[in-house]
Amino acid sequence: MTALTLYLFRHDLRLRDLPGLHKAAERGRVLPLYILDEAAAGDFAPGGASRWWLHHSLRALQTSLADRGGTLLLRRGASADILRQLIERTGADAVYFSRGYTPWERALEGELHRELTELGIDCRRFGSSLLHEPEHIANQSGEPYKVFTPFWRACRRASEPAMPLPEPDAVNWAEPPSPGDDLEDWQLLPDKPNWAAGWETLWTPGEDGASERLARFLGERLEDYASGRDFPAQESTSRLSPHLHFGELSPRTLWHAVRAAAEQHPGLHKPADKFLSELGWREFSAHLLFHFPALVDSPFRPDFRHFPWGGSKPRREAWQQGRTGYPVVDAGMRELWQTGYMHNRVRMIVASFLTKHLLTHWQRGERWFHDTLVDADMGNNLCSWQWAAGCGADAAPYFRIFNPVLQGKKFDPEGHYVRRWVPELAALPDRHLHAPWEAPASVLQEAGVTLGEDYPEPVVDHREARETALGAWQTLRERAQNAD
DNA sequence: TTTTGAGTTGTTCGA
DNA sequence: GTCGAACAACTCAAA
Repeated sequence: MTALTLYLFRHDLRLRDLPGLHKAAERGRVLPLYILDEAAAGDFAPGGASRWWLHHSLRALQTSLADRGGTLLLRRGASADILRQLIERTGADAVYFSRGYTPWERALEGELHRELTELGIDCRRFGSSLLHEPEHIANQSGEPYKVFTPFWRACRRASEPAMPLPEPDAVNWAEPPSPGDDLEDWQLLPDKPNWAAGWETLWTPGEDGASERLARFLGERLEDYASGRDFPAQESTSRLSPHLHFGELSPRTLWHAVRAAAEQHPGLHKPADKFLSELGWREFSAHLLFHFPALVDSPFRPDFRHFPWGGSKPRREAWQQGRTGYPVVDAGMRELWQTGYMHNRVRMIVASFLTKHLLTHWQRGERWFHDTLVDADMGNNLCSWQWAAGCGADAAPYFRIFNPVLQGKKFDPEGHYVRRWVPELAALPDRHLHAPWEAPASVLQEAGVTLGEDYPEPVVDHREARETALGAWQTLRERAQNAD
C-alpha cells in the first residue's frame, strides 16, 4: 500500500499550476477533497453570488477529476473534525493544500497544522494564489509597504514569479471511503427566486472557462486595455477576477501568459504592463490584509475612527437597488445585481457615491459587494472600499469626490452603458442622459420620461452632498488638531 | 539619522 | 470651451 495524501482544495479549484498536488502525487495515492467550512469563514463565508460561482466551479472540478479517474469528495462542516475522521478511515498520513492569506484562512491553517501534526500527520501548505509570498516583499526596514508604487516596484525587482507547473500526469487517485455530500444538497444555487437565471451565458466557472476567457483577453482585448479599461461600455477588461478569486487560474499563469504575449507583439508592452499592475493591486491588497488584519473592521488611517458616518436606510436601499437618480450610479448597481459583476470604473463611482454623497460607512458597501459580486475577494474588497472612502492605504485625498455626472459624461460619452442598464432613459439624447433632472421638460416628454415616476429624482444634490462631505472631513481635522 | 520627493483612478474655480 | 492651479497635510520610501 503506497502512502495516501489528502489534497484539500480551497481557493485553488484547478489542476494546473498546483504545487501541492504535484507533491502529493509524488508521494503516492491522492484523495481530492473539498470542505465547505462556513463557520471558519464567519462573516466572510461566500455570499450569494459567490455561492453560485462556487457551485459551478466545484461541478467543473468534479467533472475534470472524473475524466481522469478521480472522485472529488465533498464534505461540509468543521475542517479539523472532517480531516480527523477521514484520516482514521483511510489511513492517510499527509494533508496538503494551498496557502490562504486572509485572517480566517490563516487561523484555520494554524489550527489544522497544530492538530494534524499532533496526530503525526505530514501537514503542508504551498503558495500558489499570489505572485509573491507576503513575507518576501518588504521595504529596507523590513516593514510592509503601505504605498502601491514602491510596493509594485519592489515586486518587479523581486525574482520573477515561478513558471506555472503543468497538470501532474497519471495521478494515482484514491477512491473516497464514503460517497460524501451531494453538491445539490449544499443548496448553493439561488432558488425562489432564481436571480442568477441566465448567468450561465455570462460566465463559465471552472478551469476551462478561465482558460477560454484568458485566451480571448489576450487575443482580442489586451491591445486596447490601457486606454479602453476605463470605458464600461467597451469590452476591454479581462473579467478574469472571479476565476482568479476561486483559483481556477493561477496569477503566475496569467503573469507569464501576458508577458509572453507582449514579447511576441512589442506593441502590447504598454497595455501588458498596465494590466500586470492591476494584478499588482490584487497582490497589494492581499499583502496589506495579511500584514494588517485589522483592516477587516477598522480604518487603515486611524483618524477615521471618529468619522461622522451617517446615511439613512432608504438612501442606502436606493443605492443598492439602482434608483439614486444618478444614471451612471444606477447603471452600475443594476449591472451588479443582474450579472454579479460591475466594471471597475463604475465600482469607484458607486463607492464614492455611497461613502461621500450618502456619508454611509464603507463597511455597508463592503458587505453589499461581498454578497453580490461573483468575484468578491476579501482583500480586494476591504482595501478598495477603504481606499474609496479615503481611510485606506494610499487612499484618495478627501477632496476627491467623484462627480457622477462628469464621470458619466467622461467615461460613457455615448451613453451605451447607461442605456443598457437603465433602459427607461434610453430615449434621452446623449447630452441629457447623465443628468435627466436638468433636461428641459419638452426633452423629457419626448423621451417618455416622467421624473419621479419612470425614473427617480436625485436622492441628493451633488453640490450640497459635496459640501456636507467636505464638512465632515473638516470635523476630523479639527478633532486631530484639538488632540495635539 | 536626516532629509527630500512623491503619492492610481478627480473636481472646481477662475482666467 | 479649454487650461492650469488650487485643493491639506501627512506619511512613506529611499537616498
